[in-house]
Amino acid sequence: MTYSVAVVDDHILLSQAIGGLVEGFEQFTVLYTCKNGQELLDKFKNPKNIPDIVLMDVNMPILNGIETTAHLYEHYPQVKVLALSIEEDDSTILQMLRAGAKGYLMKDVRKSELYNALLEVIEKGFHHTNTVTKVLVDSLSEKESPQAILKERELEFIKHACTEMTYKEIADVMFLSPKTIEGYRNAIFEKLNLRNRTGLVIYAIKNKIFVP
Amino acid sequence: MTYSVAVVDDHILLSQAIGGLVEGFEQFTVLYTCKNGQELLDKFKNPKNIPDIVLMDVNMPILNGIETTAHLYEHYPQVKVLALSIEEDDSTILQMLRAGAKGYLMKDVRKSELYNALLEVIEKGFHHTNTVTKVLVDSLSEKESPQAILKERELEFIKHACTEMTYKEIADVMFLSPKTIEGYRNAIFEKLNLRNRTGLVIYAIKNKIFVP
DNA sequence: TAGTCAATCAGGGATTTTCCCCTTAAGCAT
DNA sequence: ATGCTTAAGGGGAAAATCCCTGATTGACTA
Repeated sequence: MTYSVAVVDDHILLSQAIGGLVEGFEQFTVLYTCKNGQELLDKFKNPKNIPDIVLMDVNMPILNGIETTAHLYEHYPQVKVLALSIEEDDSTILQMLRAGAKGYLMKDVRKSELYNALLEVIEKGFHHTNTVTKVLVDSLSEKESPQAILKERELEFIKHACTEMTYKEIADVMFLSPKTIEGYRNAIFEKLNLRNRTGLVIYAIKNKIFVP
Repeated sequence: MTYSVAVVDDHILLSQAIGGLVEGFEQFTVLYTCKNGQELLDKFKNPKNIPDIVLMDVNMPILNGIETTAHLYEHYPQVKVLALSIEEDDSTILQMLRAGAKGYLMKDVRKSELYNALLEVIEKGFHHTNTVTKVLVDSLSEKESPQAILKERELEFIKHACTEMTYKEIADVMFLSPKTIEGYRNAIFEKLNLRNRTGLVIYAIKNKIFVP
């Protein structure tokens, strides 16, 4: 019995190279490779193109790994998604797992670990490295994910705060009084334990609220 | 005649996968793969380990692609470095080329393009994609690369400015008067055309002066 | 159905930090 | 000497920060 694998990565060379590795594994065969989530979903329209496992990158244009995984989890629950990314920050990993990924591999694993992961996902239904397990454990004790405590309007303000605009200018573009903006800022500083706007900018970038 | 290739990438899976691709090319064979520049230089101590071409990632821990390439260019000029990276910002590409890389491939190229690039580097001594050529042309007309106009102490200040410290606190840790810090800040604002500290933080992150 | 409660928006006033001029002094090189 | 760089400062305006108060609204609740 051989299992089919689809590789999704916007870096064509990498998807081809990884596909090559997978072809080298006896029980696995590469069905096709795609450049992004949208392309993958398009392929799925033909039932012949539904693989057993999807090896999915996280950062992709158009439809990223998290959104794509969530969509697959809902509409094709039999397809097992194994994330494969250079991103190793906790929130990304958690987001992928929440979206329904059966495992998360950093791109610095060895070929043999990829093989094990594929096998385990088929046999046990999941594969979690030590790093991932740690993230999962941490997520239990830790406070709710940072983004969750911020409201929509606050997030909008934060994005503006990551520009050269003064608070007064931000107030203008958000159609609010500068004093209300101050209110947002104070609430955010309090919640996130920040001292000043610089801290807010760094926080926003670290947590991908604002992408420079 | 076959040519030997060394693959340097901190993501083991990728270096193995890319190595697999290269092994598939008739005229080329993989001598070994390394996790970073330091490891590569250690290998070079044995003359048997000096390849014809090095496929080099840019972002690596310990000794990065730019430093490593510069070192090879000085000490082993016969070795041809072909950069292979996901980074596609102009300054990174320029830095690699200045360090002596014979070409710069984005990781989203096709397998066949990698093959062409390897062949061309052997035959013509270089391989430049359209993107890279454009960067080179732009670099002629454009002002000197942003980093170049900033002095060592200014860069140090910028890194501190990307924290929650006030300018007074930065002055303390840099053993300078707050007024001197102001002088730095004004000079930088002038040079980089910035309005305020937030702009500076964003600039620093975009240009990798400060990594969040 | 009025009353409490929480969330949102806004303001007054004080203090600190940032920003922007413009000047000076020491060290160093041509 | 004359310029150049680096470090430092004075003074003032603008922005950001901090603390405290009030008005409006919608929602639940006794």
